[in-house]
Amino acid sequence: MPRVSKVQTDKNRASIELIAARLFLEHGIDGVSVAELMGAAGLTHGGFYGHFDSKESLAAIACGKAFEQSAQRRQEKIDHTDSPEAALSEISNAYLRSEHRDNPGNGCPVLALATDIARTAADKPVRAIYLEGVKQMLATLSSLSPAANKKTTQKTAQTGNHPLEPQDNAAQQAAMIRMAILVGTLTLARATAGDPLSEAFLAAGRAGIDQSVAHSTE
Amino acid sequence: MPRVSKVQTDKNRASIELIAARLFLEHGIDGVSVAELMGAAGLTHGGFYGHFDSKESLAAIACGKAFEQSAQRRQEKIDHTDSPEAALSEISNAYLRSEHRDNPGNGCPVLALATDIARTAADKPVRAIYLEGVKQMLATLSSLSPAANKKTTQKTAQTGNHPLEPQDNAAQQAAMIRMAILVGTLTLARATAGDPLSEAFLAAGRAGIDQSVAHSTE
DNA sequence: TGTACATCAGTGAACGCGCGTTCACTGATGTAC
DNA sequence: TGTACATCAGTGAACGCGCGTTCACTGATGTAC
Repeated sequence: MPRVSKVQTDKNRASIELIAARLFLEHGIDGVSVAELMGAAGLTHGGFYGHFDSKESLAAIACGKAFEQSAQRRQEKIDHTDSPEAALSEISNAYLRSEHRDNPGNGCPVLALATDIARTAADKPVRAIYLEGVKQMLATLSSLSPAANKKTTQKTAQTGNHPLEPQDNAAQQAAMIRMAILVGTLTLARATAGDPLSEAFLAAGRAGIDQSVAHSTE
Repeated sequence: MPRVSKVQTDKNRASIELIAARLFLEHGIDGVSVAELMGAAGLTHGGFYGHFDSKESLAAIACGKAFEQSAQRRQEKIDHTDSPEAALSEISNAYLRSEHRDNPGNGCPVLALATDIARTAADKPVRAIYLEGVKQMLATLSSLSPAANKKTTQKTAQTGNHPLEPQDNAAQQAAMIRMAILVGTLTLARATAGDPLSEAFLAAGRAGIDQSVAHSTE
């Protein structure tokens, strides 16, 4: 049953990318073979190279897809809430939940791919895409920082001479600390899953975010 | 030049374990082959199975070795300082340094192996050893918690009826938040290494630990 | 202490296996008339 | 609109390679006398 319609071909390609994004987050890029990937998409391995130059090339594309989905989920939470504080709280609570811990495939790519990326050569395309994803998540957390909201409002009224004002630095630093708590907590919760410690890490992480917000607004 | 003295045999075995600990932290367990490992120890791959049952078996042993070394480094910092606060500060600052970021092989195994362990089946021996390592690091951070120091002193005078008093929970939670900041920050710093963001994460992480300590002592 | 021999740590070729990738082939799709 | 044919998405066997593991072999070590 070879030669498939143009529409089906595009669907197949999109399906491979989506499945790759999920499987790469779950098992790491090296943890998934091309044959597994294609099998999960209902195809055989030989057709892979009609769609992609190499597995490495797909890795970069799938990584980008994972970041897109992740950013979209964050944006939905921002849209569904009526204040930056509520959005930050919803994003953090969803992040530090056992559902997220147990479903890396539909979870945060910043976390799931971090160690793999750290072990990847600096010139690989996937690294640049990953870095962009980190910056995007950081920008979102930064924009939701209580400290930032108080001050960037008045800043937009100023003439924007410097690209990075001190208050932006403060907001960015607060966002970085929160991002570290999110990533660190879920990393530890995943690595200790099955032990009571895992739930305790999630609870502590949520408390840590709350403390961080309290620290910003006091 | 086969058959080597008993003393040399033991040295070789210890050398393989030490080199495995370093290489597994650097490249992950699946990222190092038995041949590479043995080559780095100045031996050929065939001799491996005279020392170990399997690569998986060595992984558990080497993981334990890595945790031993890590705990020892922490203990040295505690011994060299004259207060729990100073020890916590020294441990955190050493953790969130670019030297640690750039040398995973001699660094924290909790962080370096976290994602690999999360992807490992629950019944593998290496998981239990990892969990023990996490608990040990957490216990140390807990014992250095400013909140804990104030209160456990008076607790030792009490009759220890409950194994976990509320103040212990508070100290443990504070330690978990700090551990998440340490692990999360360095994870992000490693994954963004080469970009200015990486140093910014390290600086933010140090600030986050300081804030966390301030929050405990206020 | 010196000699004869058994032991066994390390060697390197070989194993089966799964990997990423290639390629001749197939037959439905899409196009030219 | 209907027919003839070129295109090309997907198939599955095959490739070279490196992996973890095995094993017959070697020769210095360690032991028994």
